[in-house]
Amino acid sequence: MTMDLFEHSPPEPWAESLCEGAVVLRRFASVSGAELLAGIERVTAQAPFRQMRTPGGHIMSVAMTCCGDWGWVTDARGYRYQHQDPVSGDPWPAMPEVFRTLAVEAATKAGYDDFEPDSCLINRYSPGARMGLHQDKNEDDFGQPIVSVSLGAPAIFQFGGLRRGDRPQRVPLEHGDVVVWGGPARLRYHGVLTLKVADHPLTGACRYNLTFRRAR
DNA sequence: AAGTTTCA
DNA sequence: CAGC
Repeated sequence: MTMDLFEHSPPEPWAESLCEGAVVLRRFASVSGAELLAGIERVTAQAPFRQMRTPGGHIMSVAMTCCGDWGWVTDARGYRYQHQDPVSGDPWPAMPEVFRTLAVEAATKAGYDDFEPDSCLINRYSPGARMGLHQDKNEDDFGQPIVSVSLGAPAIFQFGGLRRGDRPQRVPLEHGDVVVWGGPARLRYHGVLTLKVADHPLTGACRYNLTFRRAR
């Protein structure tokens, strides 16, 4: 006879090291997934998802929006953080408290005790969307880590080295997984492979990614 | 410049 | 050789 106490217990989060300074916290956000999705809805009511243009003139396949004091934007003038949403001209929506709490707890669990995020980039991946290898280097203080929360459909995260040519690790990410990188890993290249068709109970075919950083 | 990029 |  099976012990259904075990079958119905929430899975315990566990950690996997990617390299010095980087860790995946598996299922870390799973219990608060629905609250985080409600937070996304609150933000996107004020700052809807949009597909931004790169300086090279291409439209990104990932739809983005932001919340917090600073939002990351890209257009023909380049990459930068802005206090205002360029679509509305209004300041970005406030960062939901459940977002901040999760980000700080994840950073602490990963060994970064003084994380004070002032920016959250929200990425929506539909099937076929991808994110090319890049570095997060528009921030002023590389002493603060990056915290990346996966929600909904699964994806393959590419986690590379400090040079573009370094072969990336392929890291499967599921709903509730949180990747934290900082210190010697802060400027590692990373990206996301093309999202496959999937069906998640909370998000359907979409994957959402919350990326927390200290911009200024 | 966060797009795409390898010859089979 | 697995995976794209």
